[in-house]
Amino acid sequence: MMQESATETISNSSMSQNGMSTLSSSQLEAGSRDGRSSAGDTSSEVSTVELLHLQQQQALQAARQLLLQQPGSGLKSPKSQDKQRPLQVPVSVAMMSPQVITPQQMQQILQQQVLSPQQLQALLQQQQAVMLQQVCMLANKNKHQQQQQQQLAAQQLVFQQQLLQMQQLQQQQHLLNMQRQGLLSLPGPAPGQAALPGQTLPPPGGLSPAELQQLWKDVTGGGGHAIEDNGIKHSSSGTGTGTGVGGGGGLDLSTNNSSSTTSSSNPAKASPPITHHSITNGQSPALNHRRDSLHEEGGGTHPLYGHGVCKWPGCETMCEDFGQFLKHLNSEHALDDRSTAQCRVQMQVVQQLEIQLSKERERLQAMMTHLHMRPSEPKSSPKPLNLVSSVTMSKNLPSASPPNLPQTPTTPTAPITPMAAMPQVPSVLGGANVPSMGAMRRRHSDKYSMPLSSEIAPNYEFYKNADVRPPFTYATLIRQAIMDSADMQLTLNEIYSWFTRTFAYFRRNAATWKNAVRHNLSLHKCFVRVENVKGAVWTVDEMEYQKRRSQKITGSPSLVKNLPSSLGYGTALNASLQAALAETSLPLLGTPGPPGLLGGSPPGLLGISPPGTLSGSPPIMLQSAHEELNGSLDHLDTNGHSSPGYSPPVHMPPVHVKEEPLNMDDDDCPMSLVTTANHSPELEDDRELEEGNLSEDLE
DNA sequence: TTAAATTTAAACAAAT
DNA sequence: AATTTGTTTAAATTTA
Repeated sequence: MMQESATETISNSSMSQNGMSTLSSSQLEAGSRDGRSSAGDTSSEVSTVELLHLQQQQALQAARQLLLQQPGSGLKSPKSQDKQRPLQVPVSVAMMSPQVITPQQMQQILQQQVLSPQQLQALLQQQQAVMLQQVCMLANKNKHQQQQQQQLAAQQLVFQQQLLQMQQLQQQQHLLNMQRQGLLSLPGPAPGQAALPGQTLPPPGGLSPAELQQLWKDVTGGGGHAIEDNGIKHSSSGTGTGTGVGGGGGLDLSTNNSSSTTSSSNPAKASPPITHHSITNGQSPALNHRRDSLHEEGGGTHPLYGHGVCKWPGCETMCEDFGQFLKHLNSEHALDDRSTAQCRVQMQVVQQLEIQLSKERERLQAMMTHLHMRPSEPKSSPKPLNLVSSVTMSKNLPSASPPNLPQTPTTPTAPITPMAAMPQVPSVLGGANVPSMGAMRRRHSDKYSMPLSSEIAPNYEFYKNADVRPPFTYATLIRQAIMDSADMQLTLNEIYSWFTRTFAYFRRNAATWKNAVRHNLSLHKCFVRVENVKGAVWTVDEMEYQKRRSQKITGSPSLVKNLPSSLGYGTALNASLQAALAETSLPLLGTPGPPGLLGGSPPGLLGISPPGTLSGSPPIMLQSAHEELNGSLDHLDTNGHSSPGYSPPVHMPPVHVKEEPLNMDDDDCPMSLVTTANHSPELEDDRELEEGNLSEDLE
């Protein structure tokens, strides 16, 4: 246990930097491995998916790179890190395993962003600085700045296009998801189809999908690596001009630059394949190859140059050759206010995409796990997950773990499916895993997400099968367990059962977590023991529970506000973006922050939601709204008689949820295997007592 | 840096 | 007598 914590330890202050470095070094392995595992399976059909992935990753990487670039000085990573890995390889590694952006990383990034707007700003500024540096370098090479011809208006337009692209991306993702679901599950008029219109859906801008994609590429390309670029190049429908960037004089600037800040990066770059090869368990060669080749090609390219066109956002100037491009770059995109502003915007775009991606990934992950692992096949399902987890978890549970563990690499269920997405699965796992080690609560846990259930719900299947520690505190989980029960009360043993049934993670080290459960039950006032004929059951004193929570939350009133406000999000975002355009300052940041907080799961401020879909209310919003509803409903449900007028204190936290028929399902189904002890026939009706208590409490 | 939360571990007592 | 349940205390970590 200690160990884990150590690895995680990140000084708060330097979080942004350390966090990143940490991630890259420690988790890349797992991540890359994961990524590969599934990637290989990709079938022809998935190719499109891959494409998308690549693109996304491009964006992500760009973001990541930027993040990594921060104060090189900040690189000092936690002790544990140092020991475990040589580190310093962040950038290169990152490049090497484009596929895999560990969800964890994402989360961290998100967290950072979410955490403090200030940090964010600082970050942005830093990034900006870096980008500017790049610009400067180029400029210096040739001449001095020249006149700025382009107008902001144009830039804005471009940016908007980018936005649209983002939306497009989202739509596509959705589409894919839907398709998958459709394929796997049932045809019929799935709800998703409504959203499908994405295809036909002509973005407001009226750009063709192809165009959008191109634009998108451009956007991402701007911040991305050469590597990625190539990847896209490759996959991209090669719009006309030969991709032939002919390896001009190695302008690795892109990579170099980015890494420039981190001095160590260069060396790392030299030995790319090796590392990641070794890392990967040889899952999908395809991707690897691709990557490798990309690396090689990287020589003469520039992230901002592709298809004979300058990819600077908003600039599509044709450049015959690389030299020309460089000239153009120096002259048109010299260091000036405009470029700076564009950089900022780009950064924001990337960030948002990043967040969105993480969100989508998570969702996909959940979907996949649901669809594939579902079959309640006792073993098959858990394995894959385990592996991943084992990698990280092992640290965690040194003692007891041995049994189930691992063994893993081999079959990682990779078999699971041909999904191109697979990489995500692991990644997600990694995400959940790694971060949570020592103290599970960490990230959002209950603090931000009121309705835990809603948090779990989406990943329900995931946690059920993945040996990943849920990011919730014991108290939260216990409460959830009790809330899920029909009578709002459970015996200790039933609680245990719920844990094992609901989380694969708790199928191990029983002694440890059971002790913790008991400890929590006794410790927290919110858990009330009610004597029963047969024994005793535990109930939740919602008041107490909320009290605690509210205390924390009240600390930052914003949280409370956020929920409601979130409704206006969809538009808000656009507005903010526009503002950004206008101001190019940091308005956007404002928006991202809150949302993250809001939903615990960084639902993503990317509420950009597919225009096509609903009333434009982003899924996220829906979610939050949904949650709220659930909460309120719950309230009612729980107390049949409930209190109409009773308005619980202030934020009447959406009490909780019962919403999950899912849970019910679980009970019925599969997990029985694991459960075993589940059905304790306690038919007693002592609930009356309970209800009495509850009602009182609730008031 | 401090304080509050959480997680783990462990000792013990009471109830089964 | 062996477990299971509950309570407590304490230490280590994380987060604010």
